[in-house]
Amino acid sequence: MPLQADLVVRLSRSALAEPSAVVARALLGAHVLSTVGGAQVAVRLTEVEAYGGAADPASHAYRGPTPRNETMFGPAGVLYVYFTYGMHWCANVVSGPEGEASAVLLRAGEVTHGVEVARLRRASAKADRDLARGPARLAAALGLDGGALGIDLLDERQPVRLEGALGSVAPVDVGSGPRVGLSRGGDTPWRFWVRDDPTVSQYRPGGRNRGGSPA
DNA sequence: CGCGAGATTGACT
DNA sequence: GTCAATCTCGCGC
Repeated sequence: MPLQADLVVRLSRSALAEPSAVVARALLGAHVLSTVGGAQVAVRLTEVEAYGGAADPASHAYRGPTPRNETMFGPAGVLYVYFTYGMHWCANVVSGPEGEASAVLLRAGEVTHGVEVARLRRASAKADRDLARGPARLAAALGLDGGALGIDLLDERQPVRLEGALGSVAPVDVGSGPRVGLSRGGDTPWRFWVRDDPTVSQYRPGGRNRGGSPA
């Protein structure tokens, strides 16, 4: 049964196997629960981005499978974690049919459980709303790193899980716009967020100059 | 408060 | 060698 924008759907592998833009939107309001490191931290997703496979120049899977991105080519509902900028981890939920390599980047959320632990992991955060506001911050708050790569988020026995329903945020409350931080492919409105939610990361127009280029 | 640049490692060309 | 789905700090207004 296809996901519909105005219908709440049970979280299932087949539902997550739909196109990443559909899944991304539907994931808003769902929870990511982590017991990594023994402590329990939960985040309610408030901002996500969809990434396609071979047809999306902004996707890690654009140039085909590599050791780094092979998880994206697997079944939906699996965690794809990658390391970037020499210091940050970012977390994605693999979506789409197996072999298509689409995924949903978890950009921001509200910490609903384990705030104390999240504060320890994100000591630089001044306010609680900043604990998981931004993809690397969200991963840090949940304690996610390379060790979480490949975890099946639908397996109750795993230390990281997806819970809640798909499509739980009403369409009226969902905003959309261009993706963030990309040099290419930033034109597609594949970023989705919960309107008026304080934990949504601040939008910065793409194409920031990178330092070092002489005038 | 807003903008600009550095940090720091690994993956890919 | 270059660039990366980012974050934070510091400076200038």
